[in-house]
Amino acid sequence: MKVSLKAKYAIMAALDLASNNGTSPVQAKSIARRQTIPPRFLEHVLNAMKKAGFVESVRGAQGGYLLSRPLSDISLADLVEALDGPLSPEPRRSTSARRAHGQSKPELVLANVWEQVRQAELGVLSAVTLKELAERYAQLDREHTLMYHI
Amino acid sequence: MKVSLKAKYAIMAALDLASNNGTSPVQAKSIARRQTIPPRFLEHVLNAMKKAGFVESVRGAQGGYLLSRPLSDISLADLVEALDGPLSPEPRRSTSARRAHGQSKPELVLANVWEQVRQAELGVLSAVTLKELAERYAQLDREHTLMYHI
DNA sequence: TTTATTTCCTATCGGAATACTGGGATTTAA
DNA sequence: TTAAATCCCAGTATTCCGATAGGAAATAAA
Repeated sequence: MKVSLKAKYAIMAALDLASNNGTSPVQAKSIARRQTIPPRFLEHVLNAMKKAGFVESVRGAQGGYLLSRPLSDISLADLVEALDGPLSPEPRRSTSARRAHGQSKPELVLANVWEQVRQAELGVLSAVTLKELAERYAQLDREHTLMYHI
Repeated sequence: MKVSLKAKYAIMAALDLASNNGTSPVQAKSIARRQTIPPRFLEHVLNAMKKAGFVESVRGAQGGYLLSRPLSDISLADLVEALDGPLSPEPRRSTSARRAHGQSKPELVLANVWEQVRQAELGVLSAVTLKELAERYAQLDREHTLMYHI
């Protein structure tokens, strides 16, 4: 499964927005700084996220971005599919149509397997919401803090 | 999961070798003809398969390739990982900025998820052996024959 | 021994996708 | 009015992938 950096940036940006959550919009630049993402590139990512309905934007000075949905409503599958496109879309035709159009028999048998793989990936990614990720993130912070106390 | 054509060709070639199984080596050219694979490209695929230990080759006139393991010993995971490289364990090359400071916390949390995805993919691909594929393939043939009898 | 056939090795190429970078127009708070 | 932001359009660099090419090496058959 190849997840693009773009999608990963999107997830990181969403988590960043979550931790600075609520009232005032967060500037792309500050997200980029904290998450170490190329600032100009992050603009594209946030734009894509906006078009997909994950964030809202406020233009002008003191503008920025806000999450437009609760964290628990956004799964990794949502984000990855929105940013990278559908998960390995194998062209599906009916059996008879495939034979008629000359798809070879090995390909026919394999299509089944690729679909299974796709479902497996989707299963994992759909099961993880941003909320859960944020909690794991916070947990990491606690562990980190603990380390310095020891 | 992006499975390369190269890997798909490898699977098709292996199934082809299996159906012409046993005694005499099978020429790359004839596999290419039957499976509709660009002949020169198939050479590379078979070479990779040889280096990975799936097939043996016989050079010179009347030479060709032979499967070097029983079908039931080769899983799709074996083939795909041999031809496409390991299943996405690669922590994508970081930018120089990121390299200096190690992985950020979101990346750390996400690594966990990508590993889950990898395991899910591996689960599906490891469960399917070439033998099973060949059987499904043969089953398709029977259904196909049946269609003409009706 | 010669010849035809076949694998093996190395190199390259074109297209597509990915990851960025840049210029400037537009919006808006201060 | 100005500075700070998003937005829009465009271009660049690099990498990967599928495919092609030329010729060297091996070997069976003639």
